Amino acid sequence: MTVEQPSSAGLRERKKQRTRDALLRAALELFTTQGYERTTVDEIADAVDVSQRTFFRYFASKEEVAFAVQQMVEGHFVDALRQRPGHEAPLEAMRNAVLSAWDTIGEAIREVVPVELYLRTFQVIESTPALLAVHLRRSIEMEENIARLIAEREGLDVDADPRPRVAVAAFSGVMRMTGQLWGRGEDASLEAIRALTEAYLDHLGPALATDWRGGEAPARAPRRTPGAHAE
Amino acid sequence: MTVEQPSSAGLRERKKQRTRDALLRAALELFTTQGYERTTVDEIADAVDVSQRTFFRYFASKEEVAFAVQQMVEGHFVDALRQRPGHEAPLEAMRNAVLSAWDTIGEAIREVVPVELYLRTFQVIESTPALLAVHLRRSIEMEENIARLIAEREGLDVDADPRPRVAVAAFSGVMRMTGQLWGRGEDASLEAIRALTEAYLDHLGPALATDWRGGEAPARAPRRTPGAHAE
DNA sequence: AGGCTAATGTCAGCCGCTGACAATTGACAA
DNA sequence: TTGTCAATTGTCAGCGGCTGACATTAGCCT
Repeated sequence: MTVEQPSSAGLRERKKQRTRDALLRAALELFTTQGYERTTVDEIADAVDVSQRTFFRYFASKEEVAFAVQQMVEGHFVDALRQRPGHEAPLEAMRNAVLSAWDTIGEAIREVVPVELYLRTFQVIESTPALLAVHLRRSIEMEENIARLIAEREGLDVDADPRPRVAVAAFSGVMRMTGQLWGRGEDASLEAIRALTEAYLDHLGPALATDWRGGEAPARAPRRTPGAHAE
Repeated sequence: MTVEQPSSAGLRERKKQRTRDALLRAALELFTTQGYERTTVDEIADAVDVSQRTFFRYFASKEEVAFAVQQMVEGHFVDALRQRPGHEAPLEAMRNAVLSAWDTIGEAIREVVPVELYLRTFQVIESTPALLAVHLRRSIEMEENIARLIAEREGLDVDADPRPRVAVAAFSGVMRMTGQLWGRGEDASLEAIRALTEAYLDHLGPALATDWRGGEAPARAPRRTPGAHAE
């Protein structure tokens, strides 16, 4: 008899999981080496030795596979936000949620693909027009969810009070910007994006002041690797 | 002999212009009646009685034709911003630019397509995932341009001082939000979106205050047609 | 072992899009 | 006017993403 302990379920289930993982990895590997556009679905399928049709049974589109990991990461942020203590102000809570999420997200990614592969994929997303477009749409879908979450925390009605949506919109705008800058920079590490995030979020308040000429110059933003990453 | 006065240039040029206009209108008409996805490029070409290949010689993609008018509108905003007096603070200048642009944009649109057709197209864009994605990407491309413009106004270096990009990001976030809400609402008029814009921009400052519970409740946001549109 | 069902492969076909080449049609000069 | 040149268009073939339909394979369960 077989003493195999089904690590999660039946053989069928495990096989499916392995196929999905293999497709995901092969896709990201090809995307990051040849580029997204220059990679055909047939290539991905061939690399895993399944038919093209099978690829589309696991991922609804070529785009979807590119965002599989990203989707997980976003889930982490939402979870982190949900766990912020109620006394924190909206922007404070969002800020803390991102920063704390960046600290624990490495583990979660590693279970699916090498972290370094994910980082490279993110850069591909940011630099491929078609993917960037989808990325942005996904982002605003998340914005809506977060706005509702914030409204709930504050005991407000998202549709009656504009402040939750406005705050989240402003916050997400900054987040996107850091993502972009990070993608363009050279330091493709989790620490780098975390530091970048922290530094730019600190400017959200000051940037909205009416008069920029009166005050003293703000701290210079970190261009790329900010030596020791902010503690 | 023919006394035809070439309204703009040679016959060839006029013919090209007419074909382009016809394709544009036919496309938007079909998009707004059947939906974007359910409209094929062949249908558009057939409606104008040209080959599919010809369509692609005028528009690089099916998406591009959907954004033709939008592109013009964006140009207007940038022009308006360029003309704002230098003493206005960044957010003030952007705010005034949008509002003044909305006032003159009607004319410009009318020269190409019926305004009402443009408005319906905007709603199609906002409600079609594929188009929404592209719309967002185009938006952030414009953000980058505006950030540089603002930085120039203020005599700053976009890459050294984070405030221009941050302010523009926050501003654009709010703008996108109003566009979305407008698309969902029922009043598909230029006045409606102008009023919506004005109302929400007024909340940009207050929304970023740290404590939302201390202060008194803010004015209720206009859900849709806000009666008389703000002067 | 054998039946059941889920997963996969195969095939045909639509749609967006492109390159190549031929046919058409303005533009312009002789 | 006519003929030449160049721009515009049509036609055709083909690639890549994606889907429905149907046959085939392979895990599951009695």
